[in-house]
Amino acid sequence: MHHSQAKEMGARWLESAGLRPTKQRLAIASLLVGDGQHRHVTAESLFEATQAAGDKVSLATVYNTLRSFSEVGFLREILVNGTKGYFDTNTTNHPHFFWEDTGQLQDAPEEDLEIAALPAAPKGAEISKVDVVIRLRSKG
Amino acid sequence: MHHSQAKEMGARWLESAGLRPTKQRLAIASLLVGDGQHRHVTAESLFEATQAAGDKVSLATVYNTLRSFSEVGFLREILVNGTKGYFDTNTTNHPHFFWEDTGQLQDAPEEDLEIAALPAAPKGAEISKVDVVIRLRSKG
DNA sequence: TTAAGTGCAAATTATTTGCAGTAAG
DNA sequence: CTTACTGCAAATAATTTGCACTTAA
Repeated sequence: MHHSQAKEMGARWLESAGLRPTKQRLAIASLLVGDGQHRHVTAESLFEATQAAGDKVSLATVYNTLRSFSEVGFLREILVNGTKGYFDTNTTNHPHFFWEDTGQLQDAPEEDLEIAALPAAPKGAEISKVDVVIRLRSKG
Repeated sequence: MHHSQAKEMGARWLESAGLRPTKQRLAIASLLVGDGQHRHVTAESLFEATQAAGDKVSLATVYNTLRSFSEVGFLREILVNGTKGYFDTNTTNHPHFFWEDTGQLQDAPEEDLEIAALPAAPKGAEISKVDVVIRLRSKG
């Protein structure tokens, strides 16, 4: 079900989201979900990946694309540190590990998190999402 | 137990943390915990508060002070949006509501959150803290 | 052929830093 | 006296934006 994203994620997928399947977007999309794996990227890391792949995409377009993809629900922004924006190809509510020293972000095993009770949204509001970030520091 | 902070939070408290009790820090400390209430502030909102109170504190010093206070464990930084840093006078692990439209941050009732199971830290690491942010969007 | 997308460079926003002056121990 | 702190202004970092050019429909 999530694997299908990798296949859908071509011209067709982009069109269905109202986005033109440009060369740049297709290149980025393939880097993000080309192999069906989930990824955590920053604008900078993704930009470097495009360069390593030999794709010509400007940093500005990487930023624009990350934003567009997030707006149409293809990516989810994770807020772990005030300075850099991280984006996750897994858009479901799931916990993250964040290594405070290296700045690395990774999924935490979702099945090990059990929220037995959650504060209800105040009236007039609804929950848009719940972020659980487990911050780690190296031991020893 | 938390109320006592307000009283402690004077020259004595600052000294015990290795910080000189300067006029600026005392002014900021009193704005933060002067009445024993917990607060969520940004550098900007705190700076405005000092001005409203008639205290002469520069914005740079507000930033420096927020950082020092966080380092000695008097404040806790909460990461809710990529652009602005929020600081909480309540330094315990507790959930937050974040209003996506207004950017307001507030405590969620801690007793309504029950984490029955939490992913264990990978080996070589230990959990420094767990952030739970419940993002809200206005309904209607 | 026209509306959307790209890319550069300049602008913005939040924050940090260098350093000369000021104040606390 | 000596070292930490303050405040300005300049520097930095991440991201956004204006606008001329290009590309997809």
